[in-house]
Amino acid sequence: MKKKKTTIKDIASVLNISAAAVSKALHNDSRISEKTKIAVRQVAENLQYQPNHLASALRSGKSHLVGVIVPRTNSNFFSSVIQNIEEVLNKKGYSIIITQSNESYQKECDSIDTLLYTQVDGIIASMANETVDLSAYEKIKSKGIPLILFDRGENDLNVDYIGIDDYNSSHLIVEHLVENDCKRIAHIGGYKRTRIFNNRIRGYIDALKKHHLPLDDELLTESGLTIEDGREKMLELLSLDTQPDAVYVAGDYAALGALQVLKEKNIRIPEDIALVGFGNEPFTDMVTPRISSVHQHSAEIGKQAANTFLKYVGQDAIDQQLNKIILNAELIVRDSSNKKTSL
Amino acid sequence: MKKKKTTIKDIASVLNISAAAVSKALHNDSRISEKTKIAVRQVAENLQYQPNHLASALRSGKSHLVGVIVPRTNSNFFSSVIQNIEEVLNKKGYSIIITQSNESYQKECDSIDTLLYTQVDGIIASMANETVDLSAYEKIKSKGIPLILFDRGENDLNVDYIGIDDYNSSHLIVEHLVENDCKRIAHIGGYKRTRIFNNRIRGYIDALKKHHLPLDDELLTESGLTIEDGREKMLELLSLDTQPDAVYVAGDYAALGALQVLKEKNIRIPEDIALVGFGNEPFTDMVTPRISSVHQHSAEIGKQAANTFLKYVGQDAIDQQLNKIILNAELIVRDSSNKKTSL
DNA sequence: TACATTTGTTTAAACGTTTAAGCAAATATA
DNA sequence: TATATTTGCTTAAACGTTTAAACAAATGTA
Repeated sequence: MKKKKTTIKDIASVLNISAAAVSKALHNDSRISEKTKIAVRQVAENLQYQPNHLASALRSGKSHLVGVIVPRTNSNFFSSVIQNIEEVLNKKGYSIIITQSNESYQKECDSIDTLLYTQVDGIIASMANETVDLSAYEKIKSKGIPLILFDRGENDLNVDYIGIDDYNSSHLIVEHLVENDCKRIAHIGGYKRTRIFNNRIRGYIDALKKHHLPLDDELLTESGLTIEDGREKMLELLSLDTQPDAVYVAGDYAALGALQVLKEKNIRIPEDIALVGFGNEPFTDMVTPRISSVHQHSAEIGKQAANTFLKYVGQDAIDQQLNKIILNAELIVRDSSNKKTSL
Repeated sequence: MKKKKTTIKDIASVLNISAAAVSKALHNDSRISEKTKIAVRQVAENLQYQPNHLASALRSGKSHLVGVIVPRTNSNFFSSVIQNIEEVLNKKGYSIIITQSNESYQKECDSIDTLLYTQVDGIIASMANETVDLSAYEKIKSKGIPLILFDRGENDLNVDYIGIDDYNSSHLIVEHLVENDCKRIAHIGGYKRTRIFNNRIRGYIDALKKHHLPLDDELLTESGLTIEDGREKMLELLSLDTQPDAVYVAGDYAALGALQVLKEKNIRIPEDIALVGFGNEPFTDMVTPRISSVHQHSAEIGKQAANTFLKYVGQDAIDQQLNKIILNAELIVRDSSNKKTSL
């Protein structure tokens, strides 16, 4: 019953050559004759030889495994990024190990330990909301393996980063709302300690200034951007003495919560209050009214992240710098903020 | 710059004992004195020793890696299953490698090869829609590593399977629709060659018979269950001489497509046509009207799949049988099919 | 006291590769 | 022809563990 696996030695003994020759033949070494190579490939085929990854990884010091850490996989953004990372890396002979932090710092640390223990050749990560202590990530760097961050990054780590221009996205949104005659624009933002949300907030503030709109403290809130957070913050905004006429939400799930509240209160969207989300999750195009949102080029981010990792392979001294690739995000205008066509 | 990793030998030489003793101490072998164990642990800590997974995996023949193959990760069902698999397995010292088949048979074969090459200790998979040829899966079995299927399975492989009772779910749905005075129930189904969809179709047919409802060929369709498929099939149903008064769609994405068409045509839901989906994707609760759907107990499926794998660890002769764990699904009734409260 | 058992360790081989170094034969160079 | 270079392979060590076998010392047994 016990299946004996064919090894390089089995092939060698069939052909009466050394195991080393077989190894080289399989790697198409120039010092092996074409005749031998053909014979080796033939026998390998016959014996259903499957190289043992562990052995070669151990010997060569390269596992050909890349760890990917994301807050969760069930958002369209992350799953699309992952899919593209995988696509690019598979072509180069790498497999990826995906772990989810569930936005928990502790789980993130565990993931990092697991990945290091598994001897991955690199780690591509998007940080958990909770994470402020960077020591776990410093540990990755200290092991000398490349660390690539995307979406949720941190300048202080001085590594490669791929993301979108959050600051500018806020400008796009505010400009769009201004064009739709909105005069009092609120922002349901993420926590300022997370860089991307901070950038969105800064962009929101600067864009308001640029358009000479009132910058009112009560119009600017921070939260974890869950559906429930969206509902709560929207209710708060509605209870103000002067309600906003537009709400820019820094995440689609929270935008959905806000939308639910508006519908429950029979507030017309976008006529009474215009709504814009962020992330372009598929459901923004499915609900009524459809929610305007920002497309983050997830596919492109995934590809760039993978390619950035590949840049480092073969390099023995990894010397990473803060190197940011910032993609332009795209505002997808839908019913929830488009007064012009909806009238 | 080059980081030299601490090995078991480094610890050994510090303490002037053999590497074997260190290994045993770290594994809490009963033949090592408590004194030595403490010393070893201390030095390991000081030198920041991280065991080399590759080496131990190679030597012991156990990689402590489990492969997971899913059609895609960006559905709530699969990502929840994965999350629970990971949770259970991590606790037992296993990491998971996730690969997506994208419903493609070719990609699935590649994934299997990659996983086998990576020397995973087991594979947990949900088959691609396209897959009919089982040889790639037979290959897994022939390597003597456990194969656990969930959701999309196949009896002929004679391995463990975890899924919900699709046949009975159809009964639940039809009964619910009958209770809501529906007399002409259509089914937008998946491809019959996929077992779960076949079961849903059989359940639909038998339930109709049971309630003495007309079983009309034109009311029963097959497709890939994408949003677009849902739209298309719904349009077909609407063009019939006698339209249905209820539509049971075997997947939520297709149900969403159907919903869009109904809304575009100003057909009242559920009064004119009641709608039920399958999978309980989060968006079913977000759209208007909210779509009734079947909750598949993804978390439970994930846990059971992981535990089923764990059952096999330590066993040297893996002898798998067709062993099905069938969970009861739950119908979540929402606006799209609930005439009673919506009136 | 003599022998058996237990305790705590060492030795050495093994897992399946890769790769540096070596070497003989074939071919090129002068 | 003598020497240098290239070609095609072999040898042997290494990667960092685990583990079977061996063994010395300590302890127990009769």
